[in-house]
Amino acid sequence: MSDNYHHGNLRQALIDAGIKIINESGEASLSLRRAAALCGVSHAAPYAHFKDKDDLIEAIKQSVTEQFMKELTEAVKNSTDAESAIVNMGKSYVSFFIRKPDYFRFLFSNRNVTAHLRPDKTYTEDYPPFVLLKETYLEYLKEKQLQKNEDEQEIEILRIWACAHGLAAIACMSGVVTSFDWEEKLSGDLLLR
Amino acid sequence: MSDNYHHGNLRQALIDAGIKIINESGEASLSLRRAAALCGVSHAAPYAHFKDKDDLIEAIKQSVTEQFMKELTEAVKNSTDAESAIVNMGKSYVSFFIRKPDYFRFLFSNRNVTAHLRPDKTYTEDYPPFVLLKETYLEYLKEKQLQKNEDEQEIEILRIWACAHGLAAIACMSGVVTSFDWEEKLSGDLLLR
DNA sequence: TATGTTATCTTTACAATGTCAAGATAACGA
DNA sequence: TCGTTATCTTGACATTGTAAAGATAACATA
Repeated sequence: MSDNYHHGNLRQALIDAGIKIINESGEASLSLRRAAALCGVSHAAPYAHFKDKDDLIEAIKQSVTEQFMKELTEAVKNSTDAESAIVNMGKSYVSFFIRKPDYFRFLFSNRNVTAHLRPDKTYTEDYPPFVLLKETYLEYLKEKQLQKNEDEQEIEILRIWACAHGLAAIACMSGVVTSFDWEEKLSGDLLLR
Repeated sequence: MSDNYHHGNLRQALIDAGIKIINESGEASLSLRRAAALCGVSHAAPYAHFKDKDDLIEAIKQSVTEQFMKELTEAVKNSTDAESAIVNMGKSYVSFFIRKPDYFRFLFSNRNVTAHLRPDKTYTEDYPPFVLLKETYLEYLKEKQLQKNEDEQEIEILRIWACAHGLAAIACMSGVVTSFDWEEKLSGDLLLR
């Protein structure tokens, strides 16, 4: 490949640039032109790889979600039993976003989605982190030999999920992110009763 | 007042216009110029009342939060005891944002806050809805004659809050907002154990 | 009442951005 | 080797936030 034309892998480079911008200056300053500049290409080059800005944002979201999912999976794998796996997953959930509060705002801001038009996959049944929690929870029921009907299961899963997400939200959006020992709180019976 | 100059109460009109835009087309299409146009003034007129766009957004947030707070207070007032007040508050919390999902995205998107620079008051100790929950919770402890140390109290309040907020998030951001009976779920022991 | 002050609004201008169109360049297959 | 196609550049335009300068009206004060 030459030096000017054909960057090599501009698509991935733009995603990485976008992530870098978000980490350094927040989503507000994420622009197609800045990402392009960071990659050393002209301002319209991204349009060869992304339909529009939202399309790039969607790709970045997917990439960040993969990072996120990796940590959650790791947390489950490093647990000895399903019960602690759930707690550890919750810890990882909050911990991930405490370390990267800009990711939280970015992932869950939905700045571009009018919702009526295009609800993204976040939170729905196919959302990988949610699937992981469901599997782990069923494993937990089996381990403890607990019998629950589907309605009870759904409520419990929702409660755990909402709790973890809500705590992450509080942690990320409040000014007290660092002055609060989330790890300790989560190791209590905050998630699982 | 004349017909062209001196709108009368442009500041409030701009806030109302902003809310209208958010409700009709989402936060993405909220612009100073559009709000100004809706008020029938020139595009730079808002600068007599707001420092910049963020300043208007902050004012809108405050206005929406007041609406929100009103419903929460109402829910508490209409309850016979503190325990049901907590549950009803949670119901109202989720219900409010299910009816106005754009408000949820708007209030908690933090599109403009770099967090390091200016964490807004949301979620902090002075946040009125949070204060209301704390008061109600203490009332609940008194009613039930329960003894809990401050740490236990904090955890429980956080759990309730996170749960309500997390459920609202799930409800607002997923595509299944309407196909799920949140009211019923919340009346179960989702919030209070 | 007259006048100076100030708040409010308009006009003009500029930079940043998203996006499109037309063209240039290079990779690649036939 | 040559045509096709993906990739990238250049140029242009509309939208937006925002600043500067000036116009207008409300208002206080003498």
